[in-house]
Amino acid sequence: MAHVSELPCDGDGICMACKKRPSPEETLTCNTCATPWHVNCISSRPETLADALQWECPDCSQVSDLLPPPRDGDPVVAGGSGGSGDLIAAIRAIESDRSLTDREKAKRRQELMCRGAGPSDGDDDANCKKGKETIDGNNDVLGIIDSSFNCSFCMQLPERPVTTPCGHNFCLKCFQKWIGQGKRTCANCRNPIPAKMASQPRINSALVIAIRMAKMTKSNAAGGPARVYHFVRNQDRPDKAFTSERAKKAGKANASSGKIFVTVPPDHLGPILAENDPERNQGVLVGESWEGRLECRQWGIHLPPVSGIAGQSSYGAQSVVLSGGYEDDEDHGEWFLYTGSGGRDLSGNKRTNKEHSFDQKFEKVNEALRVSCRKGYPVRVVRSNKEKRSSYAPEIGLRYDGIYRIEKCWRKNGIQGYKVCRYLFVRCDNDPAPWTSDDHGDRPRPLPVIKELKDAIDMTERKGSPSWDYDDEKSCWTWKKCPPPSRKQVDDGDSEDGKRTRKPKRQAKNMSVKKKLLKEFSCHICRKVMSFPLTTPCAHNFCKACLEGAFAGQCFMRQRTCEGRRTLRAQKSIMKCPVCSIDIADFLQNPQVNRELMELIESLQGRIVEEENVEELSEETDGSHEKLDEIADNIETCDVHCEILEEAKDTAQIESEIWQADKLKKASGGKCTLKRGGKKGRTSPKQPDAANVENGVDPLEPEKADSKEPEDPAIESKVQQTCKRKQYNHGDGGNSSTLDLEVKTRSKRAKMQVVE
DNA sequence: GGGCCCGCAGGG
DNA sequence: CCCTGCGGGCCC
Repeated sequence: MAHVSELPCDGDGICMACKKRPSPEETLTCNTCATPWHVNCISSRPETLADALQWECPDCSQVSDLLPPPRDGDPVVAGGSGGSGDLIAAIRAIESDRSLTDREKAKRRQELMCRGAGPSDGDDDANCKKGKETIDGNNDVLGIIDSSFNCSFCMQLPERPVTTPCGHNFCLKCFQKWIGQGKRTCANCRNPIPAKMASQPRINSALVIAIRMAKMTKSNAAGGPARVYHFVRNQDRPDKAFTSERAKKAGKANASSGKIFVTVPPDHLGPILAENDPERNQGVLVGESWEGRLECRQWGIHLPPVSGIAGQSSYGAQSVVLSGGYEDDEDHGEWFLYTGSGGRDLSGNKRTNKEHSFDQKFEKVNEALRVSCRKGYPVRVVRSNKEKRSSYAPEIGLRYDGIYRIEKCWRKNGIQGYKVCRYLFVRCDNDPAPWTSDDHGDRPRPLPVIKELKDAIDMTERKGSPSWDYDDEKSCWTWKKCPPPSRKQVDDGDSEDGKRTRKPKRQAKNMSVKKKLLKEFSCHICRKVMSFPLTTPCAHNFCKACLEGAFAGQCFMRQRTCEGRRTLRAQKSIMKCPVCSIDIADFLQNPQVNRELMELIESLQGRIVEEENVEELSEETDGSHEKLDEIADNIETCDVHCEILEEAKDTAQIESEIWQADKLKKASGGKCTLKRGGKKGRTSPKQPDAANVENGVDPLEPEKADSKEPEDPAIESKVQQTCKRKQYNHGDGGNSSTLDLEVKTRSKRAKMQVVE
């Protein structure tokens, strides 16, 4: 990703990086996209003249870097979502090949799109397209795509394109109309259309992206880098799901989840933004796809490994997956009808069951969806390839399709005769859907006409304005009302007994200061800056407490018997690296803190604090407590901030204030802050929570202790002291850190005893 | 391809 | 602590 920040020359030949106009000798032209680049401003320069002639710009090389190599046994289908970037690059390559005539180019492109998808009518087809191409004859990619890939019915660029096995493209609607007329041959070449294609046409996502790319290339005539990587699969994940000792089956059938990469709490509503993505700093983008549910979970988009709905009945729903699990579902892309969960007999150790045997009710996750409907909360939507009836489902894996809102919900008699909960989801995302070639996101649209509403019972419609709505001034979808305060911590890493800590925590309001530290020195378990770092033989880093906690004690897990009762059985400790699953049992016998790493982290933290301190004080003439408090917040872990706030009586009000303050701060470019009302300190100091300490998340525990002081002057002086002292270096015998270490050890022992 | 099985995660 | 669940491997 080193190339992301590199920029080419603009349409006037000015380098967008250094703003100078490079001479022809200093200009390097990309072999794929023909974009000029200033040779002095690129990081990887070709060494020889031959290299220079074959040189690929960062944008083009990134496309191929980011895309996964084709897997063995994968059919090469034009619609395969995996190869879309390759396709674009290939189209560009054909386009830039000056040795080819227009007709030869057309033929190659056609071959490219039909590759592996059945017999092609080759020359006939080229002949058929030839007329159009000579007319357009222009050299931009849009021109090429326009002439080669038009829908044969409407003669326009196909909207929601579907591609027949004979390699012809049509709009989904045109194709469905044709099929609806009873036709079973290609409207273009009269080759037969397979029954499966006729009944279940799938949108050719590769072509969608190619068209959108082409449009971007055209609109970016100035040479700006195209945002290809927006639509690629997230493939360079450093961490994977792992099979525990307990699981009998290999693979992901009964696997444990790998780490969560994003820093949002599990009940986070709405999109996952760049600020919560320390791995890549880009957020989770519409169109990203994953192999399975566990990978999807790791990017925070949809957490439950089996359930299709993530939500809490007293809070709202975070996300849903369309997997075709309920036959009443109806998918129209920008809107769909979703069926609630339940109504099925899961006795006998089943996880799913196609047959309904009782009515669904608005309870549990069904109620969570209804809450989101009433409030107008954003719901993340994932489509799975398991949904066989929808044209909008991906060919493989799962794909994040963006934010939807539930406009109405009701109950109806389902296909199987039992009542089911129904939800009308309508898309409202700032990015275009993966099937549209639009270059903009959704605009508010009228609700579709739903036939089944006439028989609906228990109808719920939103009263009042939605929390997530379109802002006309900013021309985007955004929170128009304060989102509900999260009731969970950002990362509830496992505590020692393998059970999850339930202490409600909230996300830090400002992660930016710690971003670099987090990126470089975060623990793979708690995902926070490491305290007492351990480096495993496989070179992965963890907080000492986190790693030891992950392996301590025995865990008794319940298992369902065939009769539906539970039995208890012991879980062996898992002695594998949580990141790479290499056996680290020996290392765990006597793990040693990585001193060098610890000192590095500490010095970096100290520097950040000092810089921040100077900067903030110079900006703020009165040097108010709020400022110092904020500095402390920034260097503390999220937990502390949450605890302080939770002490306050009116959490909702504080949430609202923080939200407004953040908004204000953002709007004013970080210069302006809103003073928080209510109590900031704890009224009565509490003992640190054992599980919390065990999580070992906090290299800055002295600050944590300090910040619990009730009086503001105390906070001020102590924070200042803290900033200068870097007292958490327990090597220098600082009292506070010694104390913390003792507390840690003590509570750890206590915990171990409890477990035993 | 259908059915069985079952570890995991999380709601309540 | 019990219950639920739009997964996924494997056997037939």
